[in-house]
Amino acid sequence: MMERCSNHVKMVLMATHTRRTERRTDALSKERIVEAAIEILDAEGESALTFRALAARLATGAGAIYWHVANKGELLAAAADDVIARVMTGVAGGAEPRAAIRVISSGVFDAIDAHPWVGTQLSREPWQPAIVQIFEGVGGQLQALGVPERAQFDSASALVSYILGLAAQYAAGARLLAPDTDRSAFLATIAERWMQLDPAKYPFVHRVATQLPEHDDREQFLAGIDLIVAGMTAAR
Amino acid sequence: MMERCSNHVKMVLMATHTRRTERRTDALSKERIVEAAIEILDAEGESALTFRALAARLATGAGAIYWHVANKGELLAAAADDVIARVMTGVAGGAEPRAAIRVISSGVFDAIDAHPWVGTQLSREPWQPAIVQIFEGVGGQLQALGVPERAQFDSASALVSYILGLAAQYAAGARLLAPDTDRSAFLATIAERWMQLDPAKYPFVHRVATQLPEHDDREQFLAGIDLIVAGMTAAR
DNA sequence: GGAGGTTCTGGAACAGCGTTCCATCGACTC
DNA sequence: GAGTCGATGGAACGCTGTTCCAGAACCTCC
Repeated sequence: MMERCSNHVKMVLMATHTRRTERRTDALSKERIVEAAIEILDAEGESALTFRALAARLATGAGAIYWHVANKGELLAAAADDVIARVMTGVAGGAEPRAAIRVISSGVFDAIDAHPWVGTQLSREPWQPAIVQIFEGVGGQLQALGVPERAQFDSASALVSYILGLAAQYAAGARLLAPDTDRSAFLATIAERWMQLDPAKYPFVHRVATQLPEHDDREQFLAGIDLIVAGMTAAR
Repeated sequence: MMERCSNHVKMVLMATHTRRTERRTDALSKERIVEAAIEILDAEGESALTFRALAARLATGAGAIYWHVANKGELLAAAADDVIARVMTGVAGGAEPRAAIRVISSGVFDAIDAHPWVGTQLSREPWQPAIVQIFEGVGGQLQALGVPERAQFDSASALVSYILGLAAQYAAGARLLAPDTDRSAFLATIAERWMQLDPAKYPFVHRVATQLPEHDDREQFLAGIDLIVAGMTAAR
């Protein structure tokens, strides 16, 4: 048969053989591969995740990895899904909806803060499982928030788009930020560049440039969430 | 000297030599390169833009391009800036702020709709000129909207993050969408996949799945803008 | 109008990537 | 033991962004 991997095929194979007895204790598996990928991503950044580096860390060859994972996109999606799933299970139910949305949002933010590559991945493939999890998490609160049925789809989409947008922004910042320099110095550089723009063409940018270095990303992110939630309940 | 390109160095050189007289009518220039890049991106998509393809179209070598452009990132940023600049100059001033924000937003949406690669690029590098233009465009309306001084930075950031998030989402959709299939069929596929999720774990996703194929991206995007603007004016 | 320097060109070469291919291994069934 | 088949690992392929450099095109000054 020699079929190359796809989850569906794998499932069928496992089903016919009653149950997979693990062949060796050090056997490769999608879980072990994803785990190793996350370790590389966290330790050395997005650009360090190559199939060669991954193979070296797992003491195997690139071909073996492709038996378990279809391609790099699937690997990254699985890694991001893994991180987001941990965030979403950490969110307990039963809270007041406004608070629940804040908890989910800040959980996602903190996850991206800790693993910037997740931000890149989320904005690269919007229909991956990780996004659906977030969509469900915030969408499930809207009924309790009093958002009319007809507006719930648009509202949840707006929240998710906002989260995605910030995810991309933050991840991009982390990508070009040297690992040792701190963020406020980096933002000061951006602010300086803003100051050098033509004040006639960019009056607003000039006005807020001073606020850029001293602002708190996390607070600004949550302020945006509050803004959108306020809009949802106001436009009753 | 043989200095390799950077805008700053170029400027200095030009200044010392009073004025560059164009050497040949078919001379290479950053403008011509960006123009050719946009043509390739529009006609064949993001993956078709390679330095080899670009060199072939310009009937030159890859090395010549690098004299005018530092790297591929700068090329993409310049291309996106070009498109967004056309959008922003098309927006006349003097309108009611709420309407002006809608005009800017839908202008950006339409640009990404026509050039999906712009969406990818905007979310990849959030501090590029194109983003600053959008930031200025929406931020400049907030004073007239009555948003308090202290909240303007957060509000403008929220709007831009939202626009970026949707840009990424839409561009990713266009990326994996075969050029001939239509969008509604594609969305129907996604909706089907949503339907197959566990209804106990994903009740909200199930509920809105039916709305997915028939929804209008542009309208949903503008609904999100209205939501955020409503939030800004409500939280007075 | 040539000399000499600078700007710019084009193509070869390099290192590294994702992916494919395939000989081979290990475990299980007959 | 022979045969089957999931699984392995490493070589090889085609492509990428980028660098390098010999030399053409051009400008300036004598």
